[in-house]
Amino acid sequence: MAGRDGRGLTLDDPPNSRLFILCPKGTTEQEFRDAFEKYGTIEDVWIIKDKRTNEDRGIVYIKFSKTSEAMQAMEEMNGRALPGSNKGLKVVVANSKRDGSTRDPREDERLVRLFVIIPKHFTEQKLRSEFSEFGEVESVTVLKDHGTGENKGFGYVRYFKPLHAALAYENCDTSYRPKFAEPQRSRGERDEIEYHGFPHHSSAGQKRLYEDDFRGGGAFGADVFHSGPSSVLGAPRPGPLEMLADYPLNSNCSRLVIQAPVGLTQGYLSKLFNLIPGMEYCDLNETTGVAYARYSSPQCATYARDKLNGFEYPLGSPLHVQLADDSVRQEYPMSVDSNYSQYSGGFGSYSTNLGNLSSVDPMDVRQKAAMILEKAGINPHNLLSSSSNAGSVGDGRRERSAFYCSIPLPPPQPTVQEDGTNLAQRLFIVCQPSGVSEKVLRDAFCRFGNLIDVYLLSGRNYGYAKFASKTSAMKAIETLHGQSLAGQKLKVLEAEPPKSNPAHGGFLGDEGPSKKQRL
DNA sequence: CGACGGGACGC
DNA sequence: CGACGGGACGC
Repeated sequence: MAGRDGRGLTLDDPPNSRLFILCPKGTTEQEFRDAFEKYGTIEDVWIIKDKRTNEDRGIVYIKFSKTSEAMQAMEEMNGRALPGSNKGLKVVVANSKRDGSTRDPREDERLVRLFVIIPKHFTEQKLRSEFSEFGEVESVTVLKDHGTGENKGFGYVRYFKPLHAALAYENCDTSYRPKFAEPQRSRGERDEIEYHGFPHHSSAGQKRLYEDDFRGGGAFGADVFHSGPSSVLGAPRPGPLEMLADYPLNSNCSRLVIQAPVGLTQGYLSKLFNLIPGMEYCDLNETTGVAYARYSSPQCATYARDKLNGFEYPLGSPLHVQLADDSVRQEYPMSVDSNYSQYSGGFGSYSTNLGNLSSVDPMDVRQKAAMILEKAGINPHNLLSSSSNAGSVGDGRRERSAFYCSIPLPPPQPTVQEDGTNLAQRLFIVCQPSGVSEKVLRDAFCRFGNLIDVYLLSGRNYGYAKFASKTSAMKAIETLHGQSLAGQKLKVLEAEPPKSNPAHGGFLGDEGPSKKQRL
């Protein structure tokens, strides 16, 4: 495997496995081997000499078979002298041959940060805990859609030490497809999302949760938009208009039309939309579920739409939020909104802790929205128009029932991580007529146990579920086939083997033909 | 102190 | 009918 490409392209395979070492002239290959072999398998020692004079230039390349071996050697030998010498070595990762001798100031960046593919339901907290087994994680980032806050399916993990990144690279589950991340291009590099541990979810209480809107911790007090100009930093705090002034805009509409699940009340809907700065009113017809909201600027309104459109509470009951057509004029006197003012007093401190847009986690609004509704004790059963299932799970006191499904389902079970060998059965899923959110799918399919992943192809009404247990998969078929989820008719069949089988052509990955490819 | 060689399966 | 996803960081 190692020597497949004779012409110099194997030098950096695996990545960062070759060291560039400045050393005293005259050091012999054996001396290098003696000093470095304890870190792993040395594939090559190459002492550089001047082509013409054959003079030793005090440079040696040492190629290890594994990244982690090279990292450990670098860590321990950099600055150390070889026996019989008093001169410390300089040991760094060698550049690739074509990059030559250019010294990159962000060199370390390449050694500690991994780019990984992750399940769509992963949180930063989950990603961090998954990768902590290889060493102390400095920070993690999960990329999210700017509009919806949906996890885009990949992220970054940054370690403090190159060795730990290498161990993760080599040993993490293959489904992460780890790569050493390219350094971020421009200087704005500290943008990485610091996730400051997991502490205050359990005990610190609701208030604390809401106050911690900011990545940097709750440095800003609550009520940014309601409490006027002074901040903890003493600088005047911009109002919502200034803060959202740069939000992408292609409309001058400040008003939203909302279709809410029937059963959601005026008060809670107001609280949801008051999470976005600049809300002036939010007025719901509780009979039809249609609401209108107005914001102080088109930017605010657009931002609110992007954050809350598609928000599902309960699962399978998304809010539909659009910019209202302002050519149709309507009167919404502020005074009508007496319900809102009543609630906004109580919840004002939770709202709108947006500092500047670039530091806001797009997920925050939705997380807080979910918390508001859950904390409010809104019972999903009461929100369902087709509630054939309501109350039928008599034991469902603590367990979340699958209220969105046409029949009762067993309680949710944890999903499992795919490891390249545990895929036991794939299912083919069709949702008619249109489709259903992945959240709903996951909530339904996980209930049979051993679910690895479930998804619909983008823009399609069909997709796949992967199980690590055939029994679990068969139970899913038996139970769900012919039922409906959130009003969508479901077909669930055993999947045919994938059509595109990369059994020929390019290089196969490091795992070779696997069970996965046969399923 | 700072950047790139040598070898050459055997079906 | 309905058959195989997605991959680079708010400049």
